[in-house]
Amino acid sequence: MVYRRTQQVMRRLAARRRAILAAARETAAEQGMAAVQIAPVAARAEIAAGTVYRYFPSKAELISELISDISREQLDHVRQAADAAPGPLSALAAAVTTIAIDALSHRKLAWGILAEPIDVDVVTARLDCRKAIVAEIESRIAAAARAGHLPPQDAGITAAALIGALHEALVGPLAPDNLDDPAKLREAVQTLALMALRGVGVMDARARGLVVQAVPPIVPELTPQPMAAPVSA
Amino acid sequence: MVYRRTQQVMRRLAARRRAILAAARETAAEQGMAAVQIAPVAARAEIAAGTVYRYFPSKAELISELISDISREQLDHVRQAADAAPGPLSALAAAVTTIAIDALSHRKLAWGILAEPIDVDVVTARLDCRKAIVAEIESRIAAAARAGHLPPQDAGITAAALIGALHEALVGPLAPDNLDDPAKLREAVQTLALMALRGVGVMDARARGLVVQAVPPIVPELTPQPMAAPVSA
DNA sequence: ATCGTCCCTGAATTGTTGTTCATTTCTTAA
DNA sequence: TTAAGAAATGAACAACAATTCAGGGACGAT
Repeated sequence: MVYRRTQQVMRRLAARRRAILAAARETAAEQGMAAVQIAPVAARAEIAAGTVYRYFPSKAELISELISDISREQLDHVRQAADAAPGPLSALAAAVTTIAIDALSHRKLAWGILAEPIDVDVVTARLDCRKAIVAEIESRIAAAARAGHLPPQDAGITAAALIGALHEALVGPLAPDNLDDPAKLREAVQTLALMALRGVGVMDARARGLVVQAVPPIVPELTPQPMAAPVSA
Repeated sequence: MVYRRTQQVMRRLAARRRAILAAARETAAEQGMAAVQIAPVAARAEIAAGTVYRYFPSKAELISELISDISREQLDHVRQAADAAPGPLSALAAAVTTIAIDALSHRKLAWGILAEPIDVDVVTARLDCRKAIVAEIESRIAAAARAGHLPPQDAGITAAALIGALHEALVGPLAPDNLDDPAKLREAVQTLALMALRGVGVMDARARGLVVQAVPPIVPELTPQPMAAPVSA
């Protein structure tokens, strides 16, 4: 054989793969999941449409991997915030506010990943994504309940409900229209976090304290990317 | 002119229109919104595909009308249940449990109307549907707050969150898998209703009482159609 | 009965996207 | 420099579903 993949080529191939995923992510963030089509993504990555198929077997695989990536990043973020909290209840509060702020920071992306009309072949990826975040919340609720900070409950159901509440109120089509204003935004996050904690059984006064503690005083890095940075080739 | 639409013809036309909507509804209930395509619906209504276009200008219009119909019925149902309650808080509890039970009674339909991947031209109808139900809950929350039964709050946000919680936990892809068992089902509804009431600020003990009162002791007519009966031609 | 009008039919058309593949362009080792 | 193999290209293809329309049938008035 007179040809072998050299290191440089492999690097270039890997970079191109990342570029495709990045192009897909940018497209989704700007125009929604429906706009993530092979031709536009390829154009954005500055390659031909056919080339995409040298890196991903199908569009569904591409989108699935995109969703998995974003989901993993979000989960890491939530875990990190929760683990840094002093106790189980604070951890739950931190997890809730982190989910809320992440969702608000990338509303279109979050909407695309969670709920936007999408190809049937990616439902699995989306489902895994939801399952993962619900499982995280569920374990936090269960931990707090074990510690005696919450009444006993079916954490699987309440965790799912909690996630649904956050998403519906923040990224759904009926979310308030004034998320640009940081003050309003902060208020919304607080309202929802308070509601979530009350919902799982935290007494009102204590919930208020936890929320005040958990929501960052300002939300500075909203315009940047708390959830994940699109990587450019 | 040698032809005029007689009464009988107009009745037949109207019946056929209803048959198309009914066929669409049945299809959606059985196989999801994605399966609501012109050809299958027409076949079910026992007419040719082209005939559908004599009654509806487009598939989007057909589905929009279907969603509006179902939404209106659901809203009526919820209003009725809430209005029959003795007070504002009971009304809220009744509204919540009614929504939950309706959703469970027609999970596939509810999922299709609320969240399933769907054509972009029907987002308006779906949005109106959500807005309507959220507005209803919002007004109930506001009424209860005005009466001093709930702490002051941004009812718009909490209402949206509440709806999201119910839907995510009951009709979403992560809903528990044992909805066949009426006991489990009842338990799930109670759990969620309790959580919802706590979330908007009802004290735990009182919330429990309201929930027990609001959830019908049995859920007998689940297999029939609490939400709306598909009309056959 | 029959004519004018409307209604129904369903095969063909249209439009949109994901996917393929023959060809071209690059890359490597001899 | 060159030949073998890999990667990239992008126009053509395929699949699917909404929509159209020319022709046939049904209906109402005369």
